[in-house]
Amino acid sequence: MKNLKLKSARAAKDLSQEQLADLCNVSRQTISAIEKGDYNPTINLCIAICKALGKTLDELFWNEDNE
Amino acid sequence: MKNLKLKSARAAKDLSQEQLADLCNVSRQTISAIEKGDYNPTINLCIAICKALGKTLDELFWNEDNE
DNA sequence: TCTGAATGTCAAGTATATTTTACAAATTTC
DNA sequence: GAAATTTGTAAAATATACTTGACATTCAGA
Repeated sequence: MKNLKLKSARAAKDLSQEQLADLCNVSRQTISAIEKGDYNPTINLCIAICKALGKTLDELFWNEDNE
Repeated sequence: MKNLKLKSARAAKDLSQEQLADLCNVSRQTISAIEKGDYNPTINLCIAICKALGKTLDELFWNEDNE
């Protein structure tokens, strides 16, 4: 399932996948895969992404479906 | 760094590490390691733990230090 | 005390997250 | 419309999350 919250939060900051990847110290492909979905990143990477985008875990990685 | 939020949330539900592990379909050692800290679980496991304990990601895995 | 349940921890193996390299398609910019 | 940037994707290699099995320690209850 695509992570559209992440994709739009990145767009709101006007960052390319590669720029976000650099901020998080991961490869561009990793960011691409996370946005694409069907991927299972580590919590530390999720936190790094949140910090780079000024969001929290719940805002980017929590689905109402989960509750 | 120890995850005391997780440890106390589990205690509040009166679950052993092994019981929580079963609910999340992981081994007891994995839960133990996460509570102990210096561990980097995947987001899917974090979500499974949150669901089992009735908490959200921010409540169990977000540190104010991160913000 | 003794027993059993819960936890900490370690070593070796397996599964999978992430990287690297690479190419094509789509999008933007001039 | 060509050039540069961004994105999707794939295969092979590497790093690391997670499992299994095992043993020691702690602590509550009989």
